[in-house]
Amino acid sequence: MSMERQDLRKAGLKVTLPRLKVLEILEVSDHRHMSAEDVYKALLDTGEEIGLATVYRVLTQFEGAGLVSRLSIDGGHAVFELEDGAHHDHLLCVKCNRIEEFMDEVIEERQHAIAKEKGFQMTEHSLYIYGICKQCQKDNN
Amino acid sequence: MSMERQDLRKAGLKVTLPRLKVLEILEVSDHRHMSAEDVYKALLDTGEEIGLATVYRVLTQFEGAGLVSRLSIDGGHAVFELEDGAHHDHLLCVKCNRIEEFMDEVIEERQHAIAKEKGFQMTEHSLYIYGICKQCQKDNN
DNA sequence: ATGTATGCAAAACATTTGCACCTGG
DNA sequence: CCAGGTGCAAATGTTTTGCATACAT
Repeated sequence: MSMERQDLRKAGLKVTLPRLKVLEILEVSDHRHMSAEDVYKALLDTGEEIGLATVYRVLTQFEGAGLVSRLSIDGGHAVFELEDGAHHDHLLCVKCNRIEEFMDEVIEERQHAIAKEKGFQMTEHSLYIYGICKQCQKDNN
Repeated sequence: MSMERQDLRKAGLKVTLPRLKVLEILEVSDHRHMSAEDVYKALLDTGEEIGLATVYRVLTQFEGAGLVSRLSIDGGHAVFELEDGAHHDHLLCVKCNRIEEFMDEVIEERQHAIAKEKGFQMTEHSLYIYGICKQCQKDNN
């Protein structure tokens, strides 16, 4: 019994082929961050006949179950990543769309302090740093 | 000659009625943060016959001209605010959608430091803190 | 068996665009 | 006058949904 099956059961989700396959794609893909469309294409590449609507549904369920996190890049385009339990924020390359992760305790603390100052009971936060990655600076593209 | 006319000319934009009206709405509205739809409805309320497509075009031009900034809230919904030259980030109430602003030097510095560490030439960043505002905690809604 | 999940096509949503007409300078 | 701006409707891109069928337990 593979780990993935247990993950799904634990999440209260029936173990179905589309769910297993989507999970597998997320695990084996070279890219840690994938859009629903990316996952859909990857499934087609492996010969799976799974509808795009199902990919969206499955990813949304996975998000609810805490198996993946959804990032909202520049308004109107979401990408998903396998949840590893460790909170982190993202750096995005505006040229090649590479996504890197980071975590900074100082920023985390300041955010809590600011919410408190403003009388907000903080629920979450989203931080994206945009820039040109090392590779793209070198390639000058 | 009103201030708004000069703003538009300085931005290289012809002074047209739709542009003046949109700018006026942004200036006189109770809400500092408005979506294109909000602006459109406010225009209708004042009896102006301006198309939604034009509102989008005008707001996008204003953004390009530096007259307004566009915020991308939770992926797939943009709001605009008059640009006042002072950079700031946002706190959003998940209950009542109130938007508050803040600016934290420590966070700004850390972001630059992180980009540098990762070899990124930082172009911009977006930071949103979500939570429940003081009023909504009191009202318990 | 039976309640869920899936596939497909259509709907929804925010935003953009093509094009004929109108307007500001 | 004429480049640029506008209104309308249609197109866009992403995500969601309705419904009949298929599947997991």
